[in-house]
Amino acid sequence: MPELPEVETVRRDLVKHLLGARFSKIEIINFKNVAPEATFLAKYLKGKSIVDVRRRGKLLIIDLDVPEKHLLFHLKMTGQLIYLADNFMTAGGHSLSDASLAASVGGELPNKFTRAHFIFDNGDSLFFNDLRKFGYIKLTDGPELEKICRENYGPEPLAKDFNVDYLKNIFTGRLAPVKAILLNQKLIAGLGNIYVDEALFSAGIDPGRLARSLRLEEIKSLHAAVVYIIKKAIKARGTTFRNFVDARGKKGNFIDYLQVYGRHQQACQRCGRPIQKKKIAGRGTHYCQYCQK
DNA sequence: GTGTTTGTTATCAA
DNA sequence: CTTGATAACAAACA
Repeated sequence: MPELPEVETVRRDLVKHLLGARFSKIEIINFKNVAPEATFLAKYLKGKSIVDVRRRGKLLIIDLDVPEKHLLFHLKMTGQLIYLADNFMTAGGHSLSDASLAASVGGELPNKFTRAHFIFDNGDSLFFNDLRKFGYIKLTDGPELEKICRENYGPEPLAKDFNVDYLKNIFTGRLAPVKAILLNQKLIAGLGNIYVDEALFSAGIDPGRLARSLRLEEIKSLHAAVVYIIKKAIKARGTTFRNFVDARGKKGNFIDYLQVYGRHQQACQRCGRPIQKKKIAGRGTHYCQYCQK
C-alpha cells in the first residue's frame, strides 16, 4: 500500500537513475488507466527526457524537458515503479534483471503484472507493475497539474503549513472519526491506512473518537506523532506489508516498527494486551483499546 | 464460493 | 455548498 513514505522512497531512487534519461520506446500492456491513449502517449514521449522527479501526497510527478509537461503516476494499492539498468533482451523479448536488482520482484521483468514498459535511449528500462490495475499513468500540462495538486491535496505532513493550528482547524466541528479526517487527502496529503493507525497509536488516541472531541493537548500529541511516524518510515524506506518494493525491487523495512497495523490479536507492545481490529471510516483499523483513549 | 484487502471517486442523504 | 457515509472499482488470496 504505497503511502507517502513509500512514494517518497521510490521518488528518491528514481531521481538517482532517471535524471536526463531520454524516452525511446513505450509499451502499454493490457492496461486502461492511461491518458492520453497508449499510442499517442508513446509517440509523444519518444525523444523527451526527464528533468525532475517530484511527489505530491501519494502522486509521483515526472517533469519532462518540455515546459509545462508532466507524467504522473499513481500507485494506488499495488503499483510498483522499478528501474532496470543494463537491459539484456533475451530471444523471447524478455529482459533479464541487472545484477543489483533485488530478487523480490521475481528476478525477471517484465512480469505478468507489468502494465507499462518505458525504454530509454541508453537501453535502460522503467517498469510500471500493478497487480490490481488500480493505478494510473497520466500526461498533464502545467495548469492541469497545478489544479490537481491544489484541489485534491492538503498540506504535506512534513511541510510548515501542517502545524498544530492547522490540525486544530480541520478538527473543529467535525463529527467524523479522527481517522477519517487523517485519511482525507484534501485535508492532509499522503497518509493512508497504515500510517494513520500507527500515528493514532503513537499519540494514544482512539481512531473512532470524533475529530471535534479532541483536546488541544491531544491534537499536539497527534501532530507530533504524524511527523515522527512519517519521518521514521521514510528513513526505513517504507513498509512492505504485501506488495511494495522500491525502484530497485527491494522491500521497505518499516514493517519491523509497526506497533498496531497487521498485528491483530498480537500483544500490544506497550501494555501486553491483544491488539484489536474493527472497521472505522470504512477501513480495517488496528488499535489498542487500553492504550488509546 | 466467500470475505477481505485499500486509494480514490462517485453517489446519495442530510 | 458542506459534511459524512457507503458503494464501487479491480484482482488475488486464504
